[in-house]
Amino acid sequence: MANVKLSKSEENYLKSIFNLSEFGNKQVSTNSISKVLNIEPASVTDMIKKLSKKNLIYHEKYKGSTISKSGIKIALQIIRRHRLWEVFLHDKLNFKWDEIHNIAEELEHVSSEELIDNLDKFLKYPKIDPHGDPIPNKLGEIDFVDKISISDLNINEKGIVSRIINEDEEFFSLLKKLNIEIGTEVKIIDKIEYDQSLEIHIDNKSVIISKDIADNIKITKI
Amino acid sequence: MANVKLSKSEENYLKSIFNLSEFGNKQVSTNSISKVLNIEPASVTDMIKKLSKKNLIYHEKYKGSTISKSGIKIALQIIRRHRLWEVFLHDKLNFKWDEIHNIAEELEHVSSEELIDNLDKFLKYPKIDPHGDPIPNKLGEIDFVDKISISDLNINEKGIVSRIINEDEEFFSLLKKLNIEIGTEVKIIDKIEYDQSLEIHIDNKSVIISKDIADNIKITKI
DNA sequence: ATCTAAATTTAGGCTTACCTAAAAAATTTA
DNA sequence: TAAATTTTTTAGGTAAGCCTAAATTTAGAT
Repeated sequence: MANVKLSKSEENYLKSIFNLSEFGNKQVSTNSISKVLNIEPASVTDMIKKLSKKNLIYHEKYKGSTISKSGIKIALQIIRRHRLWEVFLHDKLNFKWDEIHNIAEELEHVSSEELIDNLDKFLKYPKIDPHGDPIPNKLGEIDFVDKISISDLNINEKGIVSRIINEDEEFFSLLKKLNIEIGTEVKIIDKIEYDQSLEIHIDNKSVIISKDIADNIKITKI
Repeated sequence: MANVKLSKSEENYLKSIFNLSEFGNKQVSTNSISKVLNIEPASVTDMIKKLSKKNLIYHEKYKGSTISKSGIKIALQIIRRHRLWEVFLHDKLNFKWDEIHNIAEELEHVSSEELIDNLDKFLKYPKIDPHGDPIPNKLGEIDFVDKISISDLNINEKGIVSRIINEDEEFFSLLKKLNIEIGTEVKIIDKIEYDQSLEIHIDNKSVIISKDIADNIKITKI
């Protein structure tokens, strides 16, 4: 199985399928891919056929797609590139942590293994990116630092924000408005039964965030 | 005239047309574009129409293309990106000077003005790239360091190699074989009337190079 | 269990950026 | 200057990656 060069589109699909699959453990629906990539389901079906033919995913008609071993391997390399570029943009070029995602989204498709290895070395082999996400090494090995979310804390417990899952522009501006970033200390004041939203303290100011928001913010308990 | 985002192909055509035009002063033939880009003339005609419609070049049927003011402006920005990435690859990631061209060829199409400006700052605003080519600044201003070529030297004169014009892989390996790089001292031993090839000394060893090769190696006279 | 709604696929179309073959224009040569 | 050659353009075609509309399959509600 020669390591065929993938197009930018193919790489983006593969990355999304991998992310939706929870490390290859779950079948991924055509609709969910359509949603994260903002591409019509019919087009997704086209690409699924293409990736299946290359044995990067397995597809069962009308059921969903599963990413293959070789698909996972490639996806991890794309994620590695993305996160290394994010470290570069943040640490070396002084971009803010909420400005780096879109640029890294382009840089990750520049395909030179030597480039990435040299970049890795230049950055001193970082383990996590500026959003707190772990960076796979050259072999695709990755630290599973899947921390607990804000919503897993009980009332009066505290945590330090360590990782932001959702990388959408809107989510970043929301966090900015809430004064939340990596390293911010949060304390749970109340859990609202009705919709499971949470009242939390940030800088001693009280705000209420939805369960969905809380789920997207991983923390280290303190 | 809004600054419309160009595709990778459009950028490559524009850059080539600019390079062939000698800073916008010469009309460029369809065939010459075809040759440097390795794309059939018929396809070049297609793209010429596209770029003309965007007023980046002017085209006179069966005569040739001239790059416009706004075309030059964009071409200089693409060249700026290319050369800044080359400096980064060479100075920071420790790539050899003959390995950087192809990677920079991809990186130059990542379109973020802020990225390039921050990269420029990170690299301390370099004036030349590792091949000795001048780097346009943010405004497109560029030092005209168009030095003389080896072939302009007379017998017994010496020079320091300052700039390599041809950036093809083969040309680099030829230079490697000849032990020529930026900074190498060369001395003219003889000029051969027959085909204007030159006998030169490098590290006190004598070699004969064709006029074409000599023209592609710029030097500073010493 | 059937009927409906949602998810998925198929069919047919479009644009970009390329191609080949053939026609047209310009240039060179005799 | 007319014929031959070269250059350029036109015409028609292809693959990738998207689209919409319609058909098909699956899942959910009653």
